[in-house]
Amino acid sequence: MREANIFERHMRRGTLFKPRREALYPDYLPDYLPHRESEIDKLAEILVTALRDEKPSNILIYGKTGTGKTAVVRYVEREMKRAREVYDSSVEMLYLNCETVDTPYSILQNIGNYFIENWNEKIPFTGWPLDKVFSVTQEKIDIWGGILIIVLDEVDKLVTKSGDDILYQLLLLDSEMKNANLSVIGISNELKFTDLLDPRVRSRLTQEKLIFTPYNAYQLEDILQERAKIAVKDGVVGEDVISVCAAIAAQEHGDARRAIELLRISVEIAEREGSEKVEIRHVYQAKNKIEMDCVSEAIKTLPLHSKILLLALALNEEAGRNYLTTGEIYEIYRNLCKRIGMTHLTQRRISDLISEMDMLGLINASVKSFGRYGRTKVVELALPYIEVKKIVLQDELLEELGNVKLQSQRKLFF
DNA sequence: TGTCCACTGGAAGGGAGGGCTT
DNA sequence: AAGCCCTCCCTTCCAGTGGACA
Repeated sequence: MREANIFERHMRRGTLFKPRREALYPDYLPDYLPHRESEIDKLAEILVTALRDEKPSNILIYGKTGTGKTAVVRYVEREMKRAREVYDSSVEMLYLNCETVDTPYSILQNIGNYFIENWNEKIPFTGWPLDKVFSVTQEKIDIWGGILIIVLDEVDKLVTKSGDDILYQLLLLDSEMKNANLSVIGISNELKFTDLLDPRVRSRLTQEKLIFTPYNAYQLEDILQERAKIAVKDGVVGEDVISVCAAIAAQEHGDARRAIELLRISVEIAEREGSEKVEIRHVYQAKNKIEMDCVSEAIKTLPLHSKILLLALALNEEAGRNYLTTGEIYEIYRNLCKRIGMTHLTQRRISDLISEMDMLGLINASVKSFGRYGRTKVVELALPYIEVKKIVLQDELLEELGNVKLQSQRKLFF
């Protein structure tokens, strides 16, 4: 029987999610954050001075990915906005993610524009001298005259990219204002990034430090229970499934984001299969899917020359050999470049690309000496060659290499 | 013990591209 | 618009190296 439309069969299958499936997405902010009560309290203790219209200390928050840093800060931000109505204080919290807002100009521009309502007066994306953006921003905050708390998420990325200039400017902005005050909350994955800061900036930025430790498996279970209750229909996810998700994420340094993602994808796989319940095998399928997606994304975003190197290694394994030396890879690589009419890079550069891919975990490279026959890197793929070849050949420019085989160590066969 | 291979990996610098500044 | 500056990607040059072999 012909279906009414292409969606009908899938609609009939129904869903395992409740309408609020967003509770299993990374940017969801729940009403309750299990096992972060003390961190929330500590932050509230520091920031409460803002509700009394006094400037709170600057804070630096450390912790690995998925330890709830951003969630806690956003949670406190939401509570702060509620509380300021009660106590009638003029405090603003402005959240900026330094992954996207990553230059001194864009940070000052974002802050300034937050206080400029008229569209004609807004500071443009580019074009103004930095000191003009600085003075306009300063003027606007000062006219407003309250306590401004700037949250710089992933501040380590900002510092490694543009140095500590902007942090210095923010501290300067605070000291040059007459009516308003400005505090900074920096959030960082990297404990060591303060080494890059000027000592004066470091001491002022880290007046208060908060360290978020990774969640253990039991804590992750509680978090997953909480989210599953909101997002998934009752009885779909059993305790065993939650335990496995938590255990897997706990092994990978207690990343709650990963645990939640794992649960969501497990439910999606079960749903697509038409299953009424999530089973443990769905979790392992989800784990494989996430890992493969991750690797495939890493390979797809590689520069073209690195992809050709991976192809050289894949062809080598396909021909039954398991490793290559730098010189051998370089020969195959040059032949592949010639084949697609591309100019090849120097061996020195290739040596660096090999080291980069080694760091990414896509290949294993180690320096080995063959005595009289020289000293070189020995390289092999860290992943199944069939997968690597498939992903690499998805690149439009490399498609035509699909039928290439390796004849001998260095000769290609078409 | 010295030689020598096949690189490794540091240093310096070129040039393209993009953003800031005037 | 033009100049300046920075970053990224890459090349060129070269001293240094572990260990088999004579």
